[in-house]
Amino acid sequence: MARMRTSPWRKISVNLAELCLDTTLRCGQSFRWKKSEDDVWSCALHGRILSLRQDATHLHYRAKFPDSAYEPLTPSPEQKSTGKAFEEDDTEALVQHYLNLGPNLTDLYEQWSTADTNFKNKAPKFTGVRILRQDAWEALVGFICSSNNNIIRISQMMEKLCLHYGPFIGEVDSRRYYDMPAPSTLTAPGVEAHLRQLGFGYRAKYLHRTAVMISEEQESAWLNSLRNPESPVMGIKATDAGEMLPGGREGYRRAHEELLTLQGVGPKVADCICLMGLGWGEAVPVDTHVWQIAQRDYKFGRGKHSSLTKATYDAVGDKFRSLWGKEAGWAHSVLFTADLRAFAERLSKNIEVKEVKQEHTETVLTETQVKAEILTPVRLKREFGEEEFPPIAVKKIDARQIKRRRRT
DNA sequence: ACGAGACCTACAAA
DNA sequence: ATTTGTAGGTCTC
Repeated sequence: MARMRTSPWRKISVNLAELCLDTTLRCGQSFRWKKSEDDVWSCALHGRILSLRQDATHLHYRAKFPDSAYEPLTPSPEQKSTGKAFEEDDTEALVQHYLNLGPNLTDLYEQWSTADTNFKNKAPKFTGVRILRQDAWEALVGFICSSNNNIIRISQMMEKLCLHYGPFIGEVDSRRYYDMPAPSTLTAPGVEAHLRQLGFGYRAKYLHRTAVMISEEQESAWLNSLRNPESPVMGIKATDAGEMLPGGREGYRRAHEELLTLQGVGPKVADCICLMGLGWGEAVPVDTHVWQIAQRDYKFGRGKHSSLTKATYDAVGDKFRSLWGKEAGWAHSVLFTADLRAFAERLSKNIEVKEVKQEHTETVLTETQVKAEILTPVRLKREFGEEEFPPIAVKKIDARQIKRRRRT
């Protein structure tokens, strides 16, 4: 067992409106964070295991480094006297950078609420949802895996990928942490078959082919050239990204277009990478959830935009950019999170659940019918263990369904 | 342009 | 105990 060096817990003053770790790390933008019983989130990042914990007033963080990360260097006398080794120096910077703590989220929520009553109604139960600044390559891999998939399995796939191809970083709470493998690690001919064997399905080919393409362009240099220059990687100075247009800034549009050349990357995945991996705040990924939201709350789904074609996809993005502005993708993420099954409990609190008979007619659902369908007890039921069943919903559920649950 | 199918798999629900 | 539906889409006709 390699010797590791663990830094003491340190803290940054952050309130829950600026960052809600529990929501942000579970809402499907990152797939590698693991939570332990004591509400500590951990992930292998930048050659260390970064651990995060939050209370009402502070974000607490610490890093655990493998031996090899510091052994070749000698701590300075000052570092020795303060007990602060050199490698911790950039951990706060890493936390600030990764969690994207720069923008004032409280102000942004205020701005979006003023512009949009629907946002104003939905957002209060989903405060502190912040877009992370993930590594572009990690975002690319994660979102290629996301197609026709769910968050649980995407996370399992990322875990397997790191376990089999990534570097071992260390152990925390008897869990082993592996970092993301570099693109060149996935370029060997046998990788596709192996990934299939590991359960990646048809995405195995996409990952292999994408890894080859990225690798040919000097690892991730090409990918990082597509970044928003106002949101550079650590250590690079920010420069202006140009003026905002209805379809997004020039650089965003170019990044999106270029990403489409990769296998397994369509418009939605490209937008996820733009938003979460490349720092383009105006990118609005339109997936099934967002399409439902656009139909239910923003009058899409009829006439010209009755189905989610390429033209409709762009129109939805344009609509949200005109409504929410330059950080439309951030606002989109709040509503997206509100729509996730994993967070359904927050919606059920003050909601009257109505019985709805599911009629499968050809007619388009009215707005009220669509709403009611989403709040049907059958759908809510999946979200809760029996003990935390919302009283209102449980009253409406057929007793037979509960019996059946117990048997298995 | 637009619409239909096929595509891997794990996991819950019936 | 099996079968079916589904989950933050993309590619190919």
